[in-house]
Amino acid sequence: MARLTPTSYAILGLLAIKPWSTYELTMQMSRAVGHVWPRAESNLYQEPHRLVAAGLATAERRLVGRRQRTEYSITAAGRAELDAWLSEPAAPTVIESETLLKVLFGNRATPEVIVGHLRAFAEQAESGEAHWREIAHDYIEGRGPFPERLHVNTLFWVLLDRWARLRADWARWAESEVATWPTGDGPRDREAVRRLLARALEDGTSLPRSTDVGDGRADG
Amino acid sequence: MARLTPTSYAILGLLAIKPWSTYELTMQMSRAVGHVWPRAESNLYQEPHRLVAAGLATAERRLVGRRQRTEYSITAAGRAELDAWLSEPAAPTVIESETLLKVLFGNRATPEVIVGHLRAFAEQAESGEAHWREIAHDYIEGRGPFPERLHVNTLFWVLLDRWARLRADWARWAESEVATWPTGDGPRDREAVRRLLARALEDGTSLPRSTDVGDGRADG
DNA sequence: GATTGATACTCCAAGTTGGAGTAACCTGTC
DNA sequence: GACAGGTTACTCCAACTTGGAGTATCAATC
Repeated sequence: MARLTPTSYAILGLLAIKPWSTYELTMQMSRAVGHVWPRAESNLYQEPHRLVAAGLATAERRLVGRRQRTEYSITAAGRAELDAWLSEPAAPTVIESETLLKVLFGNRATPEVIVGHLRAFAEQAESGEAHWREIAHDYIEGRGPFPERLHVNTLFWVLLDRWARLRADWARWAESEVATWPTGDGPRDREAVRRLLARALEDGTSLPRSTDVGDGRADG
Repeated sequence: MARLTPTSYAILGLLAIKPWSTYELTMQMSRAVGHVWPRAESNLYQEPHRLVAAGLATAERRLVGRRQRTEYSITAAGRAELDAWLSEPAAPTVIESETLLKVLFGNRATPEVIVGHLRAFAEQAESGEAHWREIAHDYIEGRGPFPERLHVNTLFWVLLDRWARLRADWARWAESEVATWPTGDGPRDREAVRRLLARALEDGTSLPRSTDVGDGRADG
């Protein structure tokens, strides 16, 4: 019996809400949980098998016409396991971003290419934002499933909403920055970039103004 | 010859700056690149082998005393491959967060447990922020390696810095929210949470004020 | 001369991906 | 009543990745 992974607990957590078929579990994952614990569909289909093998869930097979449908339910042992995991320390939160990787090596690319990546990044963030808004709106109007989960979901949505906005705002700011870069291999104004960076790290709440706005300050 | 992964390009991008030993590559990854493309050390040791097999890098073995040290350099084919990759579309940016997973299922845990997770989350974000500040400070003062990379690094640091602040601020806000939750299984004021959520999604720049601050509004 | 930390790797079982493949059900349209 | 297109319900597998364990040597400090 293999040890449990966070993926196991993600599924177990969903099963603690109500029994689901594997297909429903994949849908639930793409609705919310998957935004902080993204896993491939094939993996989500395997996980309930492991939970059943470990005695943390049970499988009930039914027939819908000639097609089978397996519904998984959590067991008492499963709930105990989930609750124990909840109070253990969590692994660090990480980002995985091919876009940021390309920005980091973007000194080898043309400004147009970088701008293309930044726009796609912003669009992805905005469609994520729209996704939360839609789900959250149902709850605001008193609809939406599992109202007993509203308080924890709200904490979750607020973070993901702010993260989506941060990405969109940053991408727009970065685009305006890239626009100030000299084309080709011309020399850059490193002094201006340094000032920008200094301002960015002092300034707390919003993104720094672009290098080309205002006249910077008399650098001491 | 297996196909290249983003990890291959991350290493290739570093090799495009200068030749490194594998150990130095792992150090560079933990310094910056690894914050947006986190990979296990063992994987970082394997990747240069694949690059050499694909003709994208060369390995030069030297001896330091009796210990060998392999330094990898990018080839012309490697640079071409890297540049081609840079203009291809990037995969979506994702978050992986065990903490958020625990918050989502936190309705099963005690407020104390959740607060513990939120504090650890804030601390992790703050130490990340300190890390950027330290690196960026060198550049602001005109020190720091590879000054020709300053412009792309600045875009990168600004996003990671804002993300770190967002996490720390959110965690503090969330902690104050959790403090308003009734202990045990007492009934929750769902109306208040709904108002909070509505405000959170309207309000743009900062985190919403807590439910217990002010008296909410006369809900229409 | 011993300890500690940095440098320099290898190995492997098990978790995970992502795409391909299969098939039945359901709804609406012509 | 047939067909299309979308939804539900899975399996399979090669290749990628993890994370911990293991093995050394080098360099600086006490």
